[in-house]
Amino acid sequence: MSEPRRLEVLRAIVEDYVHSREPVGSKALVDRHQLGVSSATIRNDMAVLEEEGLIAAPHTSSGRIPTDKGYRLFVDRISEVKPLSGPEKKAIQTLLEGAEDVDDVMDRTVRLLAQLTNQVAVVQFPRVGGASVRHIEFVLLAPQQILVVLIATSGTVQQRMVRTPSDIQESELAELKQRILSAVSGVRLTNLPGELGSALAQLPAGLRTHGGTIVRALEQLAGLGREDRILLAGTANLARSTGDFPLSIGPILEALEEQVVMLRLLSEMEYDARGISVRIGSENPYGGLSGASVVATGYGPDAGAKLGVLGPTRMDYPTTMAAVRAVARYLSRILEE
Amino acid sequence: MSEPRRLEVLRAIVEDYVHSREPVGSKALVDRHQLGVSSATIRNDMAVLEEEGLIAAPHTSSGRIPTDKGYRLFVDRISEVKPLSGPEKKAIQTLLEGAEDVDDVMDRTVRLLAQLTNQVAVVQFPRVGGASVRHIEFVLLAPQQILVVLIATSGTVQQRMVRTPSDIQESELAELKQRILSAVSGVRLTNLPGELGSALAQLPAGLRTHGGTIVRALEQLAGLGREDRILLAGTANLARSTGDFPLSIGPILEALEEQVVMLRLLSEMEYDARGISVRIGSENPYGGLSGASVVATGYGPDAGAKLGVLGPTRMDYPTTMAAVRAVARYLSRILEE
DNA sequence: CTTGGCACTTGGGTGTGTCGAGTGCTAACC
DNA sequence: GGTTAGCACTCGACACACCCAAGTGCCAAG
Repeated sequence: MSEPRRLEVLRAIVEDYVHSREPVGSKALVDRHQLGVSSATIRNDMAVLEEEGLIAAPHTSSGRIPTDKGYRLFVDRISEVKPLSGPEKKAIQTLLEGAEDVDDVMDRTVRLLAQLTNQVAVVQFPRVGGASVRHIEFVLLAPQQILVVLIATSGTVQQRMVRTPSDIQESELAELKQRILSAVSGVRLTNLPGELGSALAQLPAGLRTHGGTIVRALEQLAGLGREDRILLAGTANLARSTGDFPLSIGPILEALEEQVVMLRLLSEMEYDARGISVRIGSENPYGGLSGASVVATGYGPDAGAKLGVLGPTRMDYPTTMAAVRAVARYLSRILEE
Repeated sequence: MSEPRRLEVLRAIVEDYVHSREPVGSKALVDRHQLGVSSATIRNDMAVLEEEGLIAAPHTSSGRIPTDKGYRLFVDRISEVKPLSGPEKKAIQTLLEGAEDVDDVMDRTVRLLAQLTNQVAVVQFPRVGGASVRHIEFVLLAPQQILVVLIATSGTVQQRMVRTPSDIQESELAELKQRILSAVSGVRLTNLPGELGSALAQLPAGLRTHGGTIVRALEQLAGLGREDRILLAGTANLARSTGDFPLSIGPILEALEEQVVMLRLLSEMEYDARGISVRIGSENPYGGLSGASVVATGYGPDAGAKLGVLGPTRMDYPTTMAAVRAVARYLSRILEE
């Protein structure tokens, strides 16, 4: 009863089950795969696999299906990431290159990923991320109304309208801009609140009032910037695979709609050396997502931003992983330009 | 066989069916409603209603369910919009008043509407609408890179980064801003491209090159502003009512995801004098939405923007209509400030 | 360790019978 | 004419029995 063959059996079970969505038995296994042994031997192997908690039988006497643990082993040790086909690669490239601006790139990416994997695609979109301050601008719209604009090195822009308690002159505003800009230019957004605080303290008393109002707006913008956005596509793919989900798809839709949940999910995944991360079924922290798997990876500079797909536990991991990885790579490349 | 009573019967059928989701028979009807006649009479009425295409029997000998035409009659002539309960009104008000900015108001609105109706809420969000130019700003980020910002009177801000073919000086940029701003200040966004064109023609030759680049960016921003956005919430509510939808919910999710489809849907609805519009089942233009109903109304100035909910044909129209109307009113009021 | 054989389990499909809700119709009634 | 009671009829839903195929577990032999 060799260990390598047992793994081979597990692989065959996973592949067949993913393909047929039906419990797979020993007989069918020897028919479809050249294992070189008889069904009885397979049965012995399966018994061991079941003892190890890698597969399970839904009913006393039916075929076996992989458990979450089984999928985990499959993903970690057995499967090979399938390279995408040439045309697929080509399609990704041309589609993404046709984008007009960053927003458009993201939009196209998420749709592409959904279509490629036939699953729900999620792209975390860090509006400014760990970028730093490139420029700030104050625009006097009315005597007591200022538009505060914060531009990050990542190319994203945040703006906010503020009201001042009293009238403010163009000249005063220009001086404020001068002073604040020199204090925070190049500062990382995460450090911005601190730097703004000391900059405010060094302002002459006359500028303190309006300066405080503006500084507060800037702080909020920096905070907002860290509030990443989530793009979704392909939720309809969930409906197609009804039955794959033990419960209804309701809780999953709920989770998808809550950006906070998805952000936490993506950020909490453990990205290994290969950079691609898989959460299988009950491994997911949020209860509504047991029965679902998430395949994600980082993209962009430092792979700090995440993208991925969500689908049934019974998912074609190799293909999905390949698609996610490929899209992330092309996206990173596009964003570099 | 009086006409008023037949309508009463239809109303009773609709109400019972909406409440129980089961075909309703003559006996049950006389039990639950004080109609003052026997079940046999009701049967006669039902036969007429069926002949008129207002109700139908799923199987030869089962209770009746309303047809789309039946719902239509119900909505148009029978039902009364139920006023919301006091606490509900209060909840709407406090929730919406707590919002921080326009984006936040919209976000809260759509969630609120979804929760209130237990259905999918849709809010069309005109980013600038028919607003006009309040201010423009050009920020020199690098010798060949300019950030173009367009601020509309509606308070929304669009920005875009452009590259110039050659270096540009701060002074040149300031002059451009001066000239272009004076030409387009107060111009409606829809007329912006035209005004920009003549402004460009009047520029001195030296400014023409860079001016052209910037003007093109502004034109795009104005166009972008007209591209309305769609906010969604409560898609999980679709899953709860599986079985209400003849097919799967897949096509509906697809339609919801396609902003273009939803925009057309909302804009094409016929808003009558009451301002509230209902599309029932097969009345929906897009095939995937037969089996679903849409209740929508306008909000904001001129009721030009739309919001509404989407749910199963078997929906509590009076309550839903009341919720949609109430939310639209409160939202309009908030936006006026 | 592998294999063939065999007894055993069980879910799913099918056929039958019963039950109840509901209809349509007719004849009587107001 | 409209309304009612009564009655035969129709189905869908449910329960039950049954069988079949697929599959397992185990044992003894190779």
